[in-house]
Amino acid sequence: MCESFAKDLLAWYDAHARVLPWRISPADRAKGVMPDPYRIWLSEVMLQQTTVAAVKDYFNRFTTRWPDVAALAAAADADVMAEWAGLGYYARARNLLACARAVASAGGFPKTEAGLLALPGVGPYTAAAIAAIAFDLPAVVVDGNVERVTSRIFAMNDPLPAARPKLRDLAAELSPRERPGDYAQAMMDLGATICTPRNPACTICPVFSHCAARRLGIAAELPRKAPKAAKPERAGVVYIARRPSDGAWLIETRPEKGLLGGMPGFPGSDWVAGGAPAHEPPLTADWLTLNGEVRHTFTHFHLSLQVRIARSDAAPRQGEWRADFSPSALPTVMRKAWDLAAPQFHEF
DNA sequence: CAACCGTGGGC
DNA sequence: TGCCCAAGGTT
Repeated sequence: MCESFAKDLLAWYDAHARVLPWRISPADRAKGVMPDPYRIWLSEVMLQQTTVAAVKDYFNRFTTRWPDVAALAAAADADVMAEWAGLGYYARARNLLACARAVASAGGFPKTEAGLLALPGVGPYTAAAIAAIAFDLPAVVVDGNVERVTSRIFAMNDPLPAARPKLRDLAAELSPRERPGDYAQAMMDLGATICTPRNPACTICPVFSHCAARRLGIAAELPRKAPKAAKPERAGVVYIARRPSDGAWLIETRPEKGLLGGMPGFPGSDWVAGGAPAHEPPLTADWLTLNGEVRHTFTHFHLSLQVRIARSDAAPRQGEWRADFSPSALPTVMRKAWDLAAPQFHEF
């Protein structure tokens, strides 16, 4: 099973591997060219729960600005967070910087899966992926793609997430000892382009002859998943203020932990169920409540945000005046509030 | 270990 | 339009 499955998959990958900014082509790898571990690590962290299309521009900007791990390790925290703004899951950016500094101090990336796993922001998947792709070590790489492909190959009917340990064992059965880096990337490409969540293209699949789910006609139904909880509704208020004397904006850096941790934003109320809570404005001013509201959905709740604006020279109780503020450094929900408010400031 | 943690695109 | 989803990690 393993031998012929991997053989068919790798033959397809040799002919159809996608060209990606961080990837070494199978032809180059066959010549002995190895990828830069820094670029593999950076791409894998960016790709956690994030699509290739969303990552590409961020990856190119990061590697242009910080070409190696030493350069990234020397970067200012706020610069890295600003460059990550909009990509989401901001703990990744904080861990990225901590990891870069640990690796730079150590003189390079660990060359074992266990060593990689000990790094901040590097879990079981990412450690295995770096080991396989950057170092061609025979790690068992299991991500969402591999779970989906494997569940179909074996027609595994147990729902996720309970089926995860079984799927990991089955994925290990499929994994060859030869070409682990190309094999891992081939599974990703297969999952991303052919063995997709909906409407899998079984008719052109290079491993259709190995697939039990295709034979049973249930490929599109797998993997089965436990039902998800509904997202509750929350509400809050943000205050956007400008100081006329120098054009500075009132900005609050959010706490390191929790939602949007370490990112800049506008001060405001907590975000709670049951309507916006009573809240004292961050400074005393004649606040204007804007028509309309910001709608945004996070991983586990919907948010409705009221936006209030003012111009003032007062000393803030919350946040600080920042003349160097750039809206490009904002996380998306704050960017939406900015987009609603910015036109109103033209008269100021 | 279940809950928490973003965002944009596809259907 | 609302829901599902995407190369998961941390606590």
